[in-house]
Amino acid sequence: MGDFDLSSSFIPSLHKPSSLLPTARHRESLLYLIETFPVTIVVGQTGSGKTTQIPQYLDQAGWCADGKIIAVTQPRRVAATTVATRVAEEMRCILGQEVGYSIRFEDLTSAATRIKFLTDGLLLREALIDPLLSRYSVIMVDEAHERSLSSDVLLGVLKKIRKRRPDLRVVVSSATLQAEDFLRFFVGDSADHGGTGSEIGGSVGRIISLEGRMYPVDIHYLEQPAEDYVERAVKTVFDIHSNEPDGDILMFLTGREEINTVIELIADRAGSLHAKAQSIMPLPLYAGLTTEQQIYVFEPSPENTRKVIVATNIAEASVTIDGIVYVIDCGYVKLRAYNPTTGIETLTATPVSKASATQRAGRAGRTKPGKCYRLYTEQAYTTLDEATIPEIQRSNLAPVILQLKALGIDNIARFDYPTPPPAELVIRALELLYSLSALDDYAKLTKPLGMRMAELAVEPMMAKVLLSASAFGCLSEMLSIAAMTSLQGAVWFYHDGSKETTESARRKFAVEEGDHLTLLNVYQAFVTKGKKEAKWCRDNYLNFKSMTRAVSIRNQLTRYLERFGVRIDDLSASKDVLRAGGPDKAEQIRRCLTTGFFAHAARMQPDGTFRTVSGGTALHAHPSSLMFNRKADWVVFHEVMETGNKTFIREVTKIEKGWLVEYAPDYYQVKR
DNA sequence: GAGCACTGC
Repeated sequence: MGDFDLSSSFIPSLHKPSSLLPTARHRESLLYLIETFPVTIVVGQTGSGKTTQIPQYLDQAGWCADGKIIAVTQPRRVAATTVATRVAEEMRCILGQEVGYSIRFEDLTSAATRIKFLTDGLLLREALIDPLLSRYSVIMVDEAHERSLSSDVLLGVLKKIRKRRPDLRVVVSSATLQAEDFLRFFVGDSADHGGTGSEIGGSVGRIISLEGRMYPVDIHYLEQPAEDYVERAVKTVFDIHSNEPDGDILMFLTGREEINTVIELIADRAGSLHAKAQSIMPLPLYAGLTTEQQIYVFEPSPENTRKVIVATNIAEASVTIDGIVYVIDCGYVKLRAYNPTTGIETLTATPVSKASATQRAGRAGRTKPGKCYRLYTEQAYTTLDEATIPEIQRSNLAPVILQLKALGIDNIARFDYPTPPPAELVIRALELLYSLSALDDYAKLTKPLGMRMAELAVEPMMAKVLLSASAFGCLSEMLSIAAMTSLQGAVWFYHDGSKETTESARRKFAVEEGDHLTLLNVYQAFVTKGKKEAKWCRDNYLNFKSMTRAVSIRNQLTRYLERFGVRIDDLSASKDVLRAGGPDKAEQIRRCLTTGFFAHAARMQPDGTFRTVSGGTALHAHPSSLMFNRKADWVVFHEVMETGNKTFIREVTKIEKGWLVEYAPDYYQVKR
């Protein structure tokens, strides 16, 4: 490894008896701070035990008296369930009793629950029913440094609630870098500013640091920039393999295509390894794989074999793999961003932030001292941003604004976010919500339409469609379509080398009018012919986990609509649902889609690409779409996304031009 | 003729 420049940094380890965890030494100070100040920022590295221990200390200290609950939010569903299980074990109680969790589709809590783990998105939903979150004495927002859309909004809402609930205690867990920012956020412009000067927190809050437990990780940089990091990554694998002791390798790349390339290259070159040498086993890991395809990375390496896990950013925080000693970091990540001028989302490979690079390196030091090879120079490292731009500054904010309005926060411009989004994003969101009639001329939430749209767990355009559907007599169908589009493309799975079979499997479900009706067909087949079985899915190249999820989503949406008093027409008895309601059922569905997706209308050009009414860039039907190689005139689409140099539309359905003016007269008069 | 990083309600 001669061409790597060696410098070191120490990143602290995991799974120790709880009495030995660093948090235990800080128990009294933690409890004192939380008792004394409304806001406590906890800087706790991996292995500090903050997530599992702090709620137990709080419970023991009496924060659950009078039936109050301690809430701990997590950014991901798995985190909420696994941490709750662990704490229930430590407290020797049955999960769902004193300790429980609540995530979408699963509520394992009871009247006895004192400590509740939940996703941050779900706690925000609870605020719709209980605006002051009055059931909770303490709310701990874990992993706030990840800056997810919902944790940022939650922090803003908690800051507001705090003013009306002096008894509420907020605990924010953060990485070092952002701790002061979070504290300043809670202090800023606050009624009880005050304080003694030197402390930023004043009377509002304090920061407490808990050391983590990890092994040191040596960081190695390239001396010269790599011309091709894919090639360089493969070389590094073999350098490690021939020169370094046992231990598995985790490699960070940006996406599926790159991962497959690297896996092939490693497999090719592994053939020329010494016959007696330890063998090498490359394994892919990215979200698009099915559960069965993912489990291999978690199994211990076979005898005399070194695993090389080639992963996307999924391995940075969402998924933890034991036995990793070496990390190879390409220095890039694919990030989504929303352009408020064009309304187009981009997905682009971007240099990682320093915080991200540190997190990736830390994956090497969980079980013993490790090494991290960065495929860039130390000079390049110094130019990286400190932290990734928060989602709230690069997302379509229509769902966020709708949610805030539903929480009674009318003055969107003055809402206090941890970092405010650009005004253009807010304006674009307000315009869209107005065009969908979710907001009135005074930007007030309309009732019941806007309020119901906020309550439905689908994006505003689809929410509008669902709420129009019974008038078109296609509510049952639209519920299935909404559930299927919520899967965001994860309907089919892709198997290398079997493209043709995948295509022919898909063709079986194809419906001339477009992708939405095709998705409906798939859903119907899964619940009838397929009997909701995994085997049927495999035979048809469908992702079983996704299909099961679609059933749950559909059930949940159905319950919401029933609560709104909308009658669900039952068509479950008919075999051919599309034609069951008469020959124009498909047309009703397409008309209904237009009532929500009129702003996503486009017309096919002679060259086969699409243009919106306002012109703009050429839109290509995504290769996964039925419209990829078919003729069409006017269409509506679910989503538009730019990847590489092309802009793709996904989930495309044929409509009539006249419907646009019929269902969105204001929108289309202005445009022409 | 060619493909979606990752979460969440």
